[in-house]
Amino acid sequence: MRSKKLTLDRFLSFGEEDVRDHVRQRKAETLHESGTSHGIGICYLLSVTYDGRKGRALLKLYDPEREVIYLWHDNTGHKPYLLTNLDINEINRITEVIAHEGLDHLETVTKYDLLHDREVKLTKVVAKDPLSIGGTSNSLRDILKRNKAKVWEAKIKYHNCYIYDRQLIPGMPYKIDNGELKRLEAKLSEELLNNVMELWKGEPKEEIELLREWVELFEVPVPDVKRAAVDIEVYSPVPDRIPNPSEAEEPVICVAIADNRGRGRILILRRNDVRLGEDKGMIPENVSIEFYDDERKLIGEVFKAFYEYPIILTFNGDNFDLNYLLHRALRLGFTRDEIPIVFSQDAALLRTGVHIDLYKFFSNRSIQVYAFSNKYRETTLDAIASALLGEGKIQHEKPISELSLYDLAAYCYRDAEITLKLTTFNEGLTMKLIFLFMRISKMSMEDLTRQGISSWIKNLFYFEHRKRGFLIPEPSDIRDMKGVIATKAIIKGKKYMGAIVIKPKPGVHFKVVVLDFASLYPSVIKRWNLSYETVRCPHEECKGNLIPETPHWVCTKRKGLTSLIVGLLRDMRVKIYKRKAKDKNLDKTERSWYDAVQRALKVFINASYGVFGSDKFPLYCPPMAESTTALGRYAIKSTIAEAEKLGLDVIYGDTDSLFIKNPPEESINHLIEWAERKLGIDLEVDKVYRYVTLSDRKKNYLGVMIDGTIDIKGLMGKKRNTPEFLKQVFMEMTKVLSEVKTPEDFERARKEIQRIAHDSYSKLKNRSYSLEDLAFKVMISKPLSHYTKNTPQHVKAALQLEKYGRKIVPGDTIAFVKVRSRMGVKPVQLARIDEIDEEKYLAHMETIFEQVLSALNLTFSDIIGVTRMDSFFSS
DNA sequence: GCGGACTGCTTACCT
DNA sequence: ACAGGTAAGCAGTCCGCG
Repeated sequence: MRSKKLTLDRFLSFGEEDVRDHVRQRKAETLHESGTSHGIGICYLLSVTYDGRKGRALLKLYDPEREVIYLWHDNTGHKPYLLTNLDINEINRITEVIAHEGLDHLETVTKYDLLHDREVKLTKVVAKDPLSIGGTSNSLRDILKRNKAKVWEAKIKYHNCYIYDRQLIPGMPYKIDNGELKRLEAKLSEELLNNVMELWKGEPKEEIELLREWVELFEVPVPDVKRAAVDIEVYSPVPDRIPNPSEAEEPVICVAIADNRGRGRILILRRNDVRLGEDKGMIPENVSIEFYDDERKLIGEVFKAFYEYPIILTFNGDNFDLNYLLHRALRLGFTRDEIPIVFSQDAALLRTGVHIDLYKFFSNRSIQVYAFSNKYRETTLDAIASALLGEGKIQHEKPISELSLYDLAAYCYRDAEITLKLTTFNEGLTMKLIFLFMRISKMSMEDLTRQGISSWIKNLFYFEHRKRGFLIPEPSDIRDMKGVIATKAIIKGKKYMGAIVIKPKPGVHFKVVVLDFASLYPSVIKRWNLSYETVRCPHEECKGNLIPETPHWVCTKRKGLTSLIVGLLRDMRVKIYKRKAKDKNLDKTERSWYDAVQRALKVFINASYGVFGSDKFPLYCPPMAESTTALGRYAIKSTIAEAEKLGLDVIYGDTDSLFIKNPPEESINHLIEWAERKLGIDLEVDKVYRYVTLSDRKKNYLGVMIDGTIDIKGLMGKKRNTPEFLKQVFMEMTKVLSEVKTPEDFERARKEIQRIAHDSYSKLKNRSYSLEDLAFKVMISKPLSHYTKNTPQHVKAALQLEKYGRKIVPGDTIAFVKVRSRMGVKPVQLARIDEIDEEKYLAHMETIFEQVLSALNLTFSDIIGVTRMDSFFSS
């Protein structure tokens, strides 16, 4: 087969490259071109994996000039290992270890134990392969544990261990010099360095040193990696049934490939009984359409394309597309070596390139919330693309298997196209973010795009431990010393107390200034030196340095590692990159890059406190998390006290914010200065409202900014499960409110709102809304059988759907309407318009209006002129 | 046997 | 597979009531 020729050997011809010039990329002049010009030019490190056949670490490097991936095997003799407290003599007495086939050798090493603040001598047990360390029942890790030894760093994946030990930074440029892998040092401009040093004047030396290293990660540009998105369609004899990838019984009938170099291909399998279709309709003109009679040939051609692209993008390719192609190929008689896909755990990986499953990346909560500001609410391709690109999937009436070939092609291509666009829109924001996350977390592209923020932060901290020779503690080491929790959570089932929310003063408040602490928790972690080793440190003399409202103390002798790193990330974002992202002296491309940088930092900063309160996090440290929130409460409480001393009217506040009504400017400045002086944290003006309407409900308000922008928090009209017609009504109402400038304007607004409410009310009465408009859309969060305590309405609806053969899985959204029957609800698919329970809808309408109106001193019945009871009797 | 008060479950939001 | 705090609606239970 042709594809066989294209496999590994082509990519292994590394180091025998001709002498060539180094690449000059966009902005690549910042890269220092040192050393000889032997070997290849600038290459970006995309990934580190372990090659089991060769028993060595394997790196994937991207050459931006030739647009290919190079594979490079470790040639330093690095091996997997673990650390143990037994000395070499003691280990020599354990025959199981000595006789272990995988044992390479033993050596004594010195590490720094942060928890006890002392040096320790440990034995490094070096193995020939990662499996001998851990993962089998007879691993060195388990044998040592059975012999009462303590072991450390034995659960770290080997490829990550390799990254830490060699201090590799995925996403950064490297070169191969005489067969050796070398970092390409970036030369930062004098001007930049001077600016940065000026900003960090007076900060500790170790922070400045770290800063120099980190700035580089955010100045070196990222390449526009050549990549293609792939989508496949599979025949299904039963409409709506998703074919099972591990069986791969049915043929692949269409594959679309869309790349970022302007090429598009659609590979279609001809089927006797399926017509071609009238015209090419929605297929873009420059896309080539290729017909195949033989499925095997089609798949072979797809595999060939896989080798042409350094990065393959899919949406759910791990679970479906690539998984299906792999198993289908095996079924059609391909050998494993002829297939470029290898399956490991939950991921479909490529032998030579990198496969990014964008479904996993965009499902990452931190990405969804912090990087894309919650713009998409559901993690389907259609929902994400519609929200971010303004363009969704092609809707089709008939099942996939019944579409004409052209219709199928168009549908399939669109999916590939929007999948690609998810990485190219907004000047390639997504790829920039992925590279930045790799550089910050030190993770491979494959791992990074598949794992969550907790894993990213774990990796980042492990890397920094190794850099400094610090022993990476076992979770139990931390828990044994610091499992103490002193506060009680307000919410049942939570571990410790969190933030406070100030009771809102109901009413309409004009000219409201909102002050907030710029990333409060990270600031607290920096300012009070919080870290897993510094909170409840082992020194007697630190025990007087108490955290308010807790019995915990903080170290006064040592700078905490997490305090240092979290503080630095926060400061870099606030002092450098948020400013650069808005700097008018920079051009658009540069600003967009710095915006990506500040967003990437935001993702890490926002999660940096939470992970320490999560027992799944390997550096879990409850007193550290508890101290963070305690100090957060202390900060906001003391600031409110000071504000009131200044005679300011604090009308609301939540966690890190204060809403102040009509304050004199000098008082605000005074307060900001006070926070800096007394607390050592930045308080800033976040926003100014023309007016805010508050009810007695916390986390619920509507504000109108000076420029008329509406800011709505928590109100029902905004919630995604609210029926569409109520959202519409709510939007109309808020639009009216946004036009209010003075208290007098409210009179007009009240009339407008009255009209809106009336309209909607009569439309409801006349059944002019469609079932779709009336549907509540609620997510199913777990398998239906797990709802054992009670049966919520959306589950009732889902159960009815199941009776009709629909499979319901976690993550599905159920659309249901409220009806006048025993069950009370029906899925939209099964309901009729005449059976809806309008009383229930009226009650919902009332809530929506009431939430906004109560602040205006109005009630729903004032507006509608009729109460719910009236309507009950008259209908 | 019924209704209101209550608790608990679930979802979606806020910081 | 980052945290805790809040709102809302409903399900289910308890308790009193001639």
